[in-house]
Amino acid sequence: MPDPNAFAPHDHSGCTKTALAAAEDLARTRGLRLTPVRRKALEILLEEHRALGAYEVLERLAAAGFGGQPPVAYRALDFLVEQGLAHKVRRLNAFTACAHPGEDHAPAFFICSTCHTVAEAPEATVRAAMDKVARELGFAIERTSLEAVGTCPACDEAA
Amino acid sequence: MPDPNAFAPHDHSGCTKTALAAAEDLARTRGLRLTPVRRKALEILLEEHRALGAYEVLERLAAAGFGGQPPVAYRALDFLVEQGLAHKVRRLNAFTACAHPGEDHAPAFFICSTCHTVAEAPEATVRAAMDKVARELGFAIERTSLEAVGTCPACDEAA
DNA sequence: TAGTATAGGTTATAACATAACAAGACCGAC
DNA sequence: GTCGGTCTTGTTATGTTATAACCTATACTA
Repeated sequence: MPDPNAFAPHDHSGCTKTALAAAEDLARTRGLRLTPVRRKALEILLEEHRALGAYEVLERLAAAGFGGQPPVAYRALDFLVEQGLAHKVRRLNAFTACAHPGEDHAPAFFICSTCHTVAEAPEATVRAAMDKVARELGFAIERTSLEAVGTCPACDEAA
Repeated sequence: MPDPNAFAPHDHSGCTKTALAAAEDLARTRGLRLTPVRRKALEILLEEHRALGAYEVLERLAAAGFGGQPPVAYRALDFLVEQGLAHKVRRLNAFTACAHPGEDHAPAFFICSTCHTVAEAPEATVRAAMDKVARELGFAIERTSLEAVGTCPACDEAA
């Protein structure tokens, strides 16, 4: 099973393990410090396949004994995003753990407006299409946000 | 010249006139009220090809004699977005006038991080690529945000 | 072990957004 | 034309998201 996605049933503890292992790898190879807050923030994001607001993460960090002020959460989240271990979902002003850490990827997000699950799809085709338009405009892309809001298979069936 | 874009030199008063005309058309055909605040908000967005924050629009509305509280701006902007006369750029938490009003379009935005110009490209290909991925996931897309941050031709050349 | 860089904690505040209610404008039915 | 409903604007108040600035602590480096 090469590419589980958030909408399909899957062994979730596997997601978590893979992501944490990737984070530790990264820290080792890039000489970064995966400190307790940062690790805990990643674990919090990994608990569910949805995006959490910074203040939601903050609450849980505080409950785990870390500082309770906004910068605590924002700094940990910024670190994770910079290192590609998490992504910010602009549509939600919220953060989600990266589903394909380590890979060089331009992700696209599919957000279910009913159950709030967020699936990350590794997005070569969409990115290629963006690149093509960019070339026509003479625009040099640095980063993209590709997001869709809609209904996931489970919620669609339920309705 | 079929499709001017924000990055290329163009007759800007043309953009404005077209957009206002389209807005009036819409109001007529859909039986909507393009009230003074709404019209003024659109004019404000049309002044430049960049995205303005709601509070920036608010300031200018207030200066023009309208109410000075946030809901005044948000309501006018919401109206314009609902009617497809403006778009929200999620990456910037800001609003920009629609460059192709009336057309049924899934826009993509190209945001220059140097001069802050925002170009809107009518986006069939990118949307098609998103649809393909969505189909594979069993996901039904309702709305998309397709945005890229980078460098526009002019700023690229300057650097 | 002194010096520098990085990280975490705190206070305070900035920036973005909406809920809830009151007053006025518009519009169709009569 | 005027009554009643609906839509629009305005206001106060508050909620939510994000960052600036400063200080202490930790950790790595020479």
